[in-house]
Amino acid sequence: MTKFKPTDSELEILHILWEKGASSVRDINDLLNTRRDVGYTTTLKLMQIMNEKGLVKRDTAARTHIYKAVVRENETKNNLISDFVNVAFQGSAMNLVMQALGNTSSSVEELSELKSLIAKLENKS
Amino acid sequence: MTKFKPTDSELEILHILWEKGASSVRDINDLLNTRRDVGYTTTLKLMQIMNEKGLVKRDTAARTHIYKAVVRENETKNNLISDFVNVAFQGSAMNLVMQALGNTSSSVEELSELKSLIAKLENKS
DNA sequence: TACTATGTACGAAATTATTCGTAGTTTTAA
DNA sequence: TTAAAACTACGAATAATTTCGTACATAGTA
Repeated sequence: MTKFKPTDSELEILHILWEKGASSVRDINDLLNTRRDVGYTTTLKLMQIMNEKGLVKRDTAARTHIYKAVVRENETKNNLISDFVNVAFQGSAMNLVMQALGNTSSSVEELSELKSLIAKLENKS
Repeated sequence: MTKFKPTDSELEILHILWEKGASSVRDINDLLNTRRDVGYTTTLKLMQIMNEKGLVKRDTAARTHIYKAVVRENETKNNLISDFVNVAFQGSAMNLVMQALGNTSSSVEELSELKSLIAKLENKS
């Protein structure tokens, strides 16, 4: 299995592609600009680099190229978590989970969702 | 409150300082070299930069300077989590928690520890 | 048609992070 | 006492990321 390691900017674009599906550079740039100023050619360059890296694929049939994510959301996030856990929590994912949970205010609904995930995990073992 | 954003290398050093307490560059470099090759002056430079940034403080009374972490482990990790959640999980810490948990194999002990944390959180609300 | 908007390609500047060599000083030990 | 070892300071090379300008082609429109 290959290792995906998108940069922060790349990840920002991947989130858009995961949510919106295949998109043009214009679409993506417009969405990015609802949050912060980004030049069109900046976004374009990023997409080209992501294409080279194999993070996205593009359809160049029409003049306006259409990009879609190649890497899957879950897989990518799992890789990111695993790197993050290694760098910041010395390998202990549970450590991260506990700290993230303790640091956040959670709703009753979220907590009960979490509890049922735990129940599932307990049944697996 | 100031925002700490240690880089990966800086974090690696902070972990050592948090665990071992105040240390010389030599101490730290030796520990780093149990994992990978790092030149002594590379580590030295890093420590000097961390000092400038205010991540560490040093005692220069003796020829061999002694460095200690200024930023606290919990606070730093919370900042890291919060950044990570923003970049990779679009702000939802619970999302991160669920995915990290689902992606990891957890022991019965860990899960019950987690459950008691959840119980605590439930009582708070 | 001819002007404007929209698109791609690409080079390169700016920034940040990492790495290390060299110079020069002090300490240690043969 | 002198040679080797250990230490700091610092400049600079390298690499990765982000940003954008410029050139040029195509499409739409007045």
